[in-house]
Amino acid sequence: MGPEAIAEKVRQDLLSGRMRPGDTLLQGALAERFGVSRIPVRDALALLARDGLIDVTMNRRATVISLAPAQIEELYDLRLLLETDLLARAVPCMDADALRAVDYALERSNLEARNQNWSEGDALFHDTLYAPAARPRQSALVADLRQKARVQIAGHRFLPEDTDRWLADHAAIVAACHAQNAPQAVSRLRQHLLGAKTAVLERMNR
Amino acid sequence: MGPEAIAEKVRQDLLSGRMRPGDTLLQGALAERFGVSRIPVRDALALLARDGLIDVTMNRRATVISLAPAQIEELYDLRLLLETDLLARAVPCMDADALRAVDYALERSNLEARNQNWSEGDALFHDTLYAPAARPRQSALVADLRQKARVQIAGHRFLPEDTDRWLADHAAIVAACHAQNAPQAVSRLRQHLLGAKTAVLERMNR
DNA sequence: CCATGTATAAATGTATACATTTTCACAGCA
DNA sequence: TGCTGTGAAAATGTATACATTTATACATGG
Repeated sequence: MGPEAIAEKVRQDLLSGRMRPGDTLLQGALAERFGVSRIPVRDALALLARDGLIDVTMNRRATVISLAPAQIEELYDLRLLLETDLLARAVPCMDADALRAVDYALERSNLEARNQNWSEGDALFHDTLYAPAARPRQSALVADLRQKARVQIAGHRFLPEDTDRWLADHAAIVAACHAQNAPQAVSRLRQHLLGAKTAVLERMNR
Repeated sequence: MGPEAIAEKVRQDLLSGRMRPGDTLLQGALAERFGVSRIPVRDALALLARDGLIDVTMNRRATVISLAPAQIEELYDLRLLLETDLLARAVPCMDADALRAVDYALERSNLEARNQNWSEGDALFHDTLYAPAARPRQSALVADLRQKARVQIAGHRFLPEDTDRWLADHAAIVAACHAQNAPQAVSRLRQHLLGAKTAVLERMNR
C-alpha cells in the first residue's frame, strides 16, 4: 500500500463525508489501518495537503480543511471565473465526438443523481464539458476547487435539495452547446454556479 | 534546519536560476548540504511540489518543472484572467493608504529593476496592487503562477530587455488607480500581461 | 464555577538501517 | 556506428527507534 493509494482512500473518506472539516488525521492510526509505518502515511498526507484538502502544520496533527463562508464565497467566485472562461473556449472546439461525449455525461449525471451520488456525476459532467478547451492546467485547478467544495458540502451533511433544477441547468447548457451558442452557454453556466453558491452559503448559515 | 527552511533555500535556487528546469534534486545531496537526514529533505521537496515548482514521482528523483511553450501560454492566460479580475475588484476598494502603498511599491519596483532584480520588485508591485481586493486564495494562486513563470524565465537566463516599457506599464496602471478608473487600469494590465507573454514565448523559440 | 498551571500521555519529527528500484556505464551484437 | 541488454553503483522507499513537541487530564487557586 503506497502513499498515493493511502491518499486515495483518505480522499474518499473526505469526499463521502465520513471525515468532516476540522476532524484530525492521526499518522499512527492511519499507519495501523493500512498496515504500514508512519513514513508513507506522512507522504500521503503531503499529497492531500498539496490538493488543499487537509491542513498540515509542523508538530501539529493534520486536520480536514474547514472553510469559513467568506472563503466558500471566494471559492465559488473563482470557479465562476475559471469555468466560464473554459466553457467559452470549449464551445467553439466541440465537434460531433465532443458533443456525443457531453450528451453521455449529461445522461450519466442524471443517473447518478437518482443514486444519491450527485457530486460524482456533476464532476464528470463539468469535466467533459470543458475537455475540448484543451486547458489541462486550468481544468485541474477547477477540479481541485470543486473537490474542496465537495468536502465542505459532504461534511455539512446537506444533500442537494434542488437536484432537479440543477439537472435542468445542465440540460440547458448542453442545448446551447449543440446550437454552438457560446455566450448563451456561458450565461447559463453562470446562473448555474451562482445558484449553487447561494444555495451552499444559505444552508451554511443555519 | 527544518523542512520549510530547506524548501525556502531551494526555492531561492530555483528563482535565481542557480537551478534550471529539468535539473534533478537529490535527497542525499540536499541532506548533506543542510546537515540533516533525508527525511526532512523529503518533506521540503513535498512543499515545493505543492507549489508546482518541482516534479516528484515515486522512485524517481525530483526534477525542476520544465514547461513547454503551450503550458507557458496557458499559464499567462490564467494570470491574465485572474489578475484582471483581482484588479477590477481592488480598484474600487483603494483608499488613501492603499494608494500610498501602491505608490511605494511602484518606486521599489523601479529601484529593484536598476539592481538587476526585476522579478522581485515586479512581484511586490502586483501583490500590493491586488491586496485591497481581499481575495487571499485568488492572490495566492496568482503568486504561485508568477513564481512558476519566474523559474522558467530565470532558468532560461534571459534577463528582461524591455524593462523600461514594463515600468511604464506599471506607472500607467497606477495612474488609472489614482483616477479610480477601473476599466482603464484593467485594460492596461491586460496589455502589460499580453506583452510579457509574447516576449517570453518569442524568446523561448530561439 | 471558571480559569490557570502542571505533569503525564500521546503524537509528531528525525536519524539510522536496510530493502527496493532506478540509473548509468559498458560489453556484446546487428 | 548505433542499439540493446546486463550488472554494479546510486538513489529512493520504508521500517524501527528515539528525541521533541503538543495535547489532555487533573489539581490548584481565584
